[in-house]
Amino acid sequence: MTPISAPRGTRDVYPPESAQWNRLEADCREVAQRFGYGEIRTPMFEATELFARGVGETTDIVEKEMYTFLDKGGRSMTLRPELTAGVVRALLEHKLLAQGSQRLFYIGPFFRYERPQAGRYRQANQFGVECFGAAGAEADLEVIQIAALLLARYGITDAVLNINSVGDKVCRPRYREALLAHFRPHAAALSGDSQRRLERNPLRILDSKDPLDRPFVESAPTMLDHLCPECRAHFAALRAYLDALNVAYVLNPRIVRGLDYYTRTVFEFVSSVIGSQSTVCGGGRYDGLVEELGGPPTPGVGFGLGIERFLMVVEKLAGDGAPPRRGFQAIALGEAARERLVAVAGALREASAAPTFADWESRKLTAHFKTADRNGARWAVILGDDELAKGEIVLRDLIAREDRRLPLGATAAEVAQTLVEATA
RNA sequence: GUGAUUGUAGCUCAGCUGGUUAGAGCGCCGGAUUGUGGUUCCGGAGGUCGCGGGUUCGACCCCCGUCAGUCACCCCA
Repeated sequence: MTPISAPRGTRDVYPPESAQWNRLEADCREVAQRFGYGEIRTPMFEATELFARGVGETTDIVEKEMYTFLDKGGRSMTLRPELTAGVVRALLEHKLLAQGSQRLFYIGPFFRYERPQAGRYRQANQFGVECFGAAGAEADLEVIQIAALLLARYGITDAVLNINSVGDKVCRPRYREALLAHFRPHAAALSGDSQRRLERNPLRILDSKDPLDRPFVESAPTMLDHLCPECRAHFAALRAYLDALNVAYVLNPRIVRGLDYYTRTVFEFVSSVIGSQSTVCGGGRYDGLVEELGGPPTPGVGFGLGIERFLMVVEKLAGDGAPPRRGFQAIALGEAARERLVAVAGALREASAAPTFADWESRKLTAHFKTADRNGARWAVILGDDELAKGEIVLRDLIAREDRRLPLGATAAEVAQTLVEATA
């Protein structure tokens, strides 16, 4: 019988890698709360209609990447392909916007049916923030700074912030017309992909990598030249704020995000070290989204940061420094000692936050030390017949390579207390 | 979804134009050191050669299919 393997495009995370995940998730929460953001958890699946309306009917995500199924009641459900739509749905369902602006963050998986490659999975995880009810560029700055802080904390200096403005309801349609006017005369010369994009979403032609398109893309009008006065002012304000905070960025008039709901500011943090799936964090402003989903007109801005990609960058950049040694390795030599030490180890685990490792198999001392090294233990707690006879327990400093003999107290709790104090 | 490429021990890989018991390094277990570790030396365990068919006297090697990884496109986190 062939063993069952994880579905295509999914992966398992287990020690020691899972420790990196724990750390990153803790840091995401810590940074988000510095900005006054609270966590929101929404369902992993939602009514299909939510994504069709929220993300956009003609986006690739909705057209071909969703995990959609009928539940037993015949309702069409979809594994969430992104998290923003669900957050907005929850906001409206619980009328949270009636209480004023909302600052929320989330961490969790999302699902897209795509051909996997490095940095692209069918189930991936995202940390994201959403700020609702703040129309000004201050909010754009705020969410960008959250991402920037997180990248800086991990020494990811290689990721560069790209920003652009895609305009709003009034100037984007006009720009679209200008683009059509520019590309249409050359339609026959464009790449096959771009010919298709021409009528559906001409903005997409801008980030085509096909050399056939290059000359026409380079001479194309840019969105920035077509912004209405309000959008222009908003973008200028954001740039001034970024400068004031010393956040480095490059103006990239060709970034076009794949979701329909973006307005005005769009941005991406792009790393050069993880291959072609290079966007570590992407986001922007979505002033029309809440209304689109049946809520009151409400501005919003946020981003999603790919946990897997972030960790890939960290690994590429950092390499692996040995983590500091911590905790105890309990080593029993002989049956009587083991019985006594099992209780001591239990008490140690109640008394100390540091880990207590133990291998209760009968092995030679040498083998136990090798295990201690592998576990990264800081101290070895050794109990054998000799110690038992003398009423002592050995505490070995695994860095200094020195033994200390401590009195073996009457109760396990007492021994644990002695050990904790001796290693404080 | 398109194109290319890879799949041999827990990990990284070798295996000559198909030839008989499939190898190495690292890791793991044990011993040298009958109670003192990260080095060294010695020994051992561990493999449906991704899976399924086919060709052949004979297949890890050739052919077909399938699954999975990787790279690029598409797209995006």
